[in-house]
Amino acid sequence: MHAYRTHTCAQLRKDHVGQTARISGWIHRKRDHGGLLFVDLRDHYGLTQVVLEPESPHFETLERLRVESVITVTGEVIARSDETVNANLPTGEVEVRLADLSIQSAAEELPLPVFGEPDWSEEVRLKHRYVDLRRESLHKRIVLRSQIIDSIRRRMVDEGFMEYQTPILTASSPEGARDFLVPSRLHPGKFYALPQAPQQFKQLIMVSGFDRYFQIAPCFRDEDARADRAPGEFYQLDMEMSFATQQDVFDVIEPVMKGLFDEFADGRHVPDEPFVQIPYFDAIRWYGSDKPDLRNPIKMQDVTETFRGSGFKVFAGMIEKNPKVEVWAIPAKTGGSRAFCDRMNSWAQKEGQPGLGYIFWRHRGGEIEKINQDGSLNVTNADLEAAGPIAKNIGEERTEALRQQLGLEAGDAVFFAAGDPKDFHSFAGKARDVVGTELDLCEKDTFRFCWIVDFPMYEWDEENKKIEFSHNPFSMPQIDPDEFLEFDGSDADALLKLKAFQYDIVCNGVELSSGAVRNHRPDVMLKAFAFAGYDAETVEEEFGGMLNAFRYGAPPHAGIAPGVDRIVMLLAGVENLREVVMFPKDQQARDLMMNAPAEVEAKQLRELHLRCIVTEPKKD
RNA sequence: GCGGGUGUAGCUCAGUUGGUUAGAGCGCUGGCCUGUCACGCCAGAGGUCGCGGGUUCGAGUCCCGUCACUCGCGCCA
Repeated sequence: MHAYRTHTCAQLRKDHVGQTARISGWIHRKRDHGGLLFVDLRDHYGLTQVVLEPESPHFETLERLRVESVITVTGEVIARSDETVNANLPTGEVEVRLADLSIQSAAEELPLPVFGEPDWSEEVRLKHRYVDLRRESLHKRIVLRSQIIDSIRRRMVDEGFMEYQTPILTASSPEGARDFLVPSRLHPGKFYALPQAPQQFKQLIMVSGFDRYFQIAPCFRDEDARADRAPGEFYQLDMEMSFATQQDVFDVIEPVMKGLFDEFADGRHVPDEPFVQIPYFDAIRWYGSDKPDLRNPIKMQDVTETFRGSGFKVFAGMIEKNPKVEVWAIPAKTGGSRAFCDRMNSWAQKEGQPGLGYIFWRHRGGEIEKINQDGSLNVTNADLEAAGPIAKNIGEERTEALRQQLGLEAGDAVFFAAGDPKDFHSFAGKARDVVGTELDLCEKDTFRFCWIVDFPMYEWDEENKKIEFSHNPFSMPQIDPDEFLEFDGSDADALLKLKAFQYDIVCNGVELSSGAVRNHRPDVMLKAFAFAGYDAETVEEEFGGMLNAFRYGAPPHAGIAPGVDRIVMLLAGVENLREVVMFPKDQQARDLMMNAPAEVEAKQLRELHLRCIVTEPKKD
């Protein structure tokens, strides 16, 4: 008989009755009746009940063992009587009558209970992650993560991609996030960097003629954490393909994502249709965000013209003073009550806004509408009355024009945000979220994907008063390369209008990835960097490896890198990355279990030619 | 760096208007219990109320400061 087990804790069934089985695992729960002792034995696979009678020489030993101790139990599989079958347990028709017991590891009192699913504090959970990971929900999510990654690999291989590893020790890059640096022992004063992404390597793989690359790639960025952004390290499904257009990338990734989400949907809906492609500026205009949640049906509209020269002096005055000012309308189906509009108004004030203007429509003589059997409202337009101060100020005609433009009826409302769109679009987007959530307008149990396309190539850096790359400096501008080389860089406005072949996948308001058609022409790249203020010398120095590669025959190529952790979060239905990562760092990027980062010995520093300058904490 | 939330037993939390010896559930220790599966019953141990200062006859509670955790902003090509 095997030293530890003949079966897992999930295997035993009625057919095993009469056999002698050996199982090993953790004591999940103990039920001590004095004259009878039950133990739920748990391993990775499941639970099996072990029963022990007081005549047994092991009775006292087992009675004293704490939960989470690891034991090996040998005994006969016996059928439970009808009244004692546990229908909630796959192994609930049988139990193991303990004949022999060995203690593999006795557990001390636990820092957190494994049984039950309340919210324990992050600090305790992370410090004792190995205990936390035994809990059913987290354990299952980590297994789910493994299955998802396995499915991704199979799907990518089926699409003709091959997985290649890229270096972990590489060079620091001046663009983008802060690097993690690794000091070199052999080269005093020099440093490696951990890759923020295998960006340059995957492009070089294309130049090397491999055609279709992917990797479940670790990425390292020394930036502060968010609930959906792990500090330090995370994984991407990094991919790149040669001789590919933007649409080719979409055509490869869409079925992978759809198939993946469908496979793990667990009752949720994945629409069987191509992902909607939304230009960046439209996304901002319609949803106030470049990662819109399309489960929310609200689409904002520009109503600037309705307010121009109107009796609502606040907006009319702003529009007159500044040509950049626009007024956006957020239609709110079923939001047509004073109570709801006032609630939104106080929400806006809590957000630091002066308020949220609104109009709502009701039946003359009351806010409550009768609803017909078919769900339509039992009112005619003649019965409509618009309420709210703005309606009074702009007059009946403009109010009615608004109502028709937005397709609203009695019982509906509209909210307004005004100003320079670059200042208020994110607030408007938040208001759209709140209206959609509060009025329960959003689809449930659905994964709504879209592509955000046509990102601007450059944006204005207000702090440094200069043009800079808005996303990836290696993207191809959406312009004929020869025309681009002739482009007048002194015309900032023209540059800011330039779009790039740069795209994001968004699902339910979560940015899953960004990708691009890459710039594989050295002349175009030097020009693109020049517009962002990098002279040729600097570019050659920082990106010489890649530029040189492009001088020896480079295929046009494009790629993308969906975030694995976020995909798992969506599929697992959790809000925090730590729920889908086995050994996550805490908010301050520390590993509380392994105690990292930590000081190192002086000898190690000497070998690395380093000396630490520790700044004393401020005392004031 | 900035803003919000939280901080009371090993864990999760309650604690009224500032007023007796700070409570509950789980866990822990001891006892009882032969069919439980969140077993049950009895008893017990366990607290610098994050820390420092202030107001007050009296502070877990009010005020000031500070620290920690967390969410967000900045940052994240």
